[in-house]
Amino acid sequence: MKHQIVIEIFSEGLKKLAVSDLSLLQFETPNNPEHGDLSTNIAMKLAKQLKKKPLDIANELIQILSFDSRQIHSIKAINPGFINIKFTKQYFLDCFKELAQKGTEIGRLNIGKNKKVNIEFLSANPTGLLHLGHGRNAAIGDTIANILQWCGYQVTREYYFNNAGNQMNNLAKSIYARHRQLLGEQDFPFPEDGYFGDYIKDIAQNIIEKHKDRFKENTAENLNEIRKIGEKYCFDKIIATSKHLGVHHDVYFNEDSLYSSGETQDTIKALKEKGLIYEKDGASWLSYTKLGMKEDRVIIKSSGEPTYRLPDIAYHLNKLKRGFDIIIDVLGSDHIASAPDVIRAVEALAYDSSKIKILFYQFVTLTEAGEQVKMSKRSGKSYTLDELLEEVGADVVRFFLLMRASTTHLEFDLALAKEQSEKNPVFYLQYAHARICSILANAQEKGMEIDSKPDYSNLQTKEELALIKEILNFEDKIELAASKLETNIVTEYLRNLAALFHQFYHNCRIIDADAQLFQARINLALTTKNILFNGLKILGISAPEKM
RNA sequence: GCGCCAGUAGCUCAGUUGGACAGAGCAUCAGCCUUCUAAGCUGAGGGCCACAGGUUCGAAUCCUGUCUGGCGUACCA
Repeated sequence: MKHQIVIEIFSEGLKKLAVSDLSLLQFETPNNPEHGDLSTNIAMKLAKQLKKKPLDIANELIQILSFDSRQIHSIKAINPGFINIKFTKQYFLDCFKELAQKGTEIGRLNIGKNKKVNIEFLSANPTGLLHLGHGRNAAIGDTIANILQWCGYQVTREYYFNNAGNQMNNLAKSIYARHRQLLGEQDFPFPEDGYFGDYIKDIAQNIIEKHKDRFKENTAENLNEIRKIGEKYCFDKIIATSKHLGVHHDVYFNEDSLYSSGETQDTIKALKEKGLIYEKDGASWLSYTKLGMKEDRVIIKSSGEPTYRLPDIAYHLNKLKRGFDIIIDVLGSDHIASAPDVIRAVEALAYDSSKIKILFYQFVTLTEAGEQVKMSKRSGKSYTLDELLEEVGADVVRFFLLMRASTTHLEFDLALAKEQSEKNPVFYLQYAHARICSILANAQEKGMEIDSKPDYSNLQTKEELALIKEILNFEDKIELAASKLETNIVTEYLRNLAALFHQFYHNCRIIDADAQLFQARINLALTTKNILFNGLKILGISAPEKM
């Protein structure tokens, strides 16, 4: 809650103290409830400037504040200079009443003001199947997109891929080798740095079933056909897995289009015009030292092929030219070092790099009963994302991937994920939702009508009030999640909300309360349900009505 | 070596951008179902916030150094 009235009261008071700079004025919710509902440290911050003791300033300030005692119960100054504000119960009830009226639209914001956001995530090349690391990328990207949409941004979800180059040739060679092996030459050599996963054998098997030995000859043409088949197989699987995880993209952007459109050429040209390109050892170098960085980097290899930097820079220019106000890249921590290469180059070409935000996430480790499970693509002994989704379900996978801050390593506990019981945190939220649905169904069955404008002053218990206060925080939490691009703010909030609901449920009867109280409580439950539903929807997790 | 991220209860993690006695889940122990879903609730124990300095009214949070783990340090992407 923004508590606008408090800001106004204090702004007035500070003016009377001849303090004009209001930027220091901040409020926070104390973690100790004895310190009230809201507190400010403004007196401490003004101490130096006014050359007075903080507590004296605080006392002076609260003397001249004027406020409505129907809304504010008390404003007190306390050692060493905090000012604590306590609202009346009526104030919270009024705020709640207003918020509850939003119904199923509760929590929706318009801070985005239709600004255009491009969020690029997943972006796995079609050389293999997705694993848990991709899952974290996809879950974060999709959920951040949901949050921003919910906040009124116009969001485009983009997938950037490369279906040319070394990696793809490697895929083709790997499939080719397996297919020769399957055709009877068991000792046909497998490329040393090839893809060892079982899916390569599946692709080879498919080829033989469909085409027999048509591609047996080791020709460039056949290898190209095999490459195409492999690419399609991988892409189909990737998209199917994404869908299973509840993830979709609006735009699939092929790196190759940057070459055919001439954008990579334009980029090189522009960099040359800025005097940032020079030749050395047969390669073209980008002079990052001129841009304040430590080392220059190759941008076109001596073979004539560009390094990843060129298309990456061109791609970001492309996104900027498409008119997005905010461009978000969701990247694994292994890209941290190379990201500035793109940013600096974009700046050098006089584009606004502040529009680009890079969301890095740390790696995922998969553990089972304390033991780490390998999931590398190369070893072949990997746990694919698909297998995981099959085994524990999309809701659990998504929740586990979203419940940690992106800056921390995520430990995915397979044993806990498999647990279909109260130990599993995702069920806790869903259970609260299902419980409320059940109460609503019972009330309906008994023919009880719900009055959407009840008298909330019937709500008296501490459980009711605690639940109401947390409900009032929903919009702030969504806004915070949107500004920090962190999904765990939402999961944490919903967990806490669910806990407060369960406590309310245990201490306050709803259906057998008397008529007035029933109306107030059923509306409180209904509003909680709306938030749980919207929150879970933002997370891309189902909100079951029965469990 | 250098850069980035992390180090908080036995385990997994929060910690409101510097606030007032450091929180939650799991695990452990003790309670609560003839009443709207017990996938729930109540209570207990468990901490030198890696370590050492510094900045200030005030530090888990900011600065410096040390230690530990992860990632990176390409004419791979």
